[in-house]
Amino acid sequence: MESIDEEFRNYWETLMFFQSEELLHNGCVSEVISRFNGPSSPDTAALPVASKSIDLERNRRKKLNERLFALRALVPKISKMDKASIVKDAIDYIQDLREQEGKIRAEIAELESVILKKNPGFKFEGERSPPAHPKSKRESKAAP
Amino acid sequence: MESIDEEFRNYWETLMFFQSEELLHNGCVSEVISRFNGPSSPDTAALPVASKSIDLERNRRKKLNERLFALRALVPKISKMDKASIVKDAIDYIQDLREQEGKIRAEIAELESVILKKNPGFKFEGERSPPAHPKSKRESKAAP
DNA sequence: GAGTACACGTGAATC
DNA sequence: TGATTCACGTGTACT
Repeated sequence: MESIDEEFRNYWETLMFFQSEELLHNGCVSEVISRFNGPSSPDTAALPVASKSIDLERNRRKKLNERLFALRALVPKISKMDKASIVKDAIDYIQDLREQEGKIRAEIAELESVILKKNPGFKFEGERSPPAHPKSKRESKAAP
Repeated sequence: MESIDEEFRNYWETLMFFQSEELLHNGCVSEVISRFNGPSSPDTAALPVASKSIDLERNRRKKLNERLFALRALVPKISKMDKASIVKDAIDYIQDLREQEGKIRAEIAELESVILKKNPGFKFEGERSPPAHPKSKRESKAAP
């Protein structure tokens, strides 16, 4: 219960943080184009071709930040709100999780051996959890 | 053995990737300053004052990328080399790890109950692993 | 050749 | 103050 609460707190803290950083700059919409490009065709409604790339890039940045803050929300014990620190904390957290998993697994093996010693041929319930990486919910089109 | 190998492969893949992105632009050293600022003092060895901020910012970017690629090296099953995807994969991975931890813990409880049923008063070895977040190796100076 | 992802330098904001 | 972090728009490279 407690950890869930804390998680949520972290979530909103980060959200507010990033919002206050992002929306401060945007102010209003990006309809205002800084410069029109070339005297190409005055016929085609003065289409702002440059703003396409701008919005695209702006979107890329936004997405990365969202992901970053989502990551941040998952990690307890955050040192700073800094982007780099967020990633670093995530790294530390993953390492801790792994370490713990190893320990826990050893514990299980221990317990099982105890049981087996007392009851040879004991049948355990489910399959043991898979060894390396849990599950692959997405398929990777990884480059060759 | 296999997972370690794969981890390392991931590591170097990412390293090469980021290097080919970064060092391509830098080319040579940043000793070449794009513009000198003001005719301030021809006496003081033509010190490039503007390059200070530039190098600083460049460093910030580099640090974030290094962290990002370190994170990437930790995560198996990468979908894309994209920065945003790296973070997303890390998120998924953390969630999987947690999920697994829960399952494993339940398993332990199960095994223990089995043992205790057969041997009331059985004494287990070490302490059970801590409940929420493993350890706090760093102290947080978190902003108010 | 449009689409995608990136590094870059700069000005602003926060402490 | 100055240090630090950020978002921004632009140019470049790879597909």
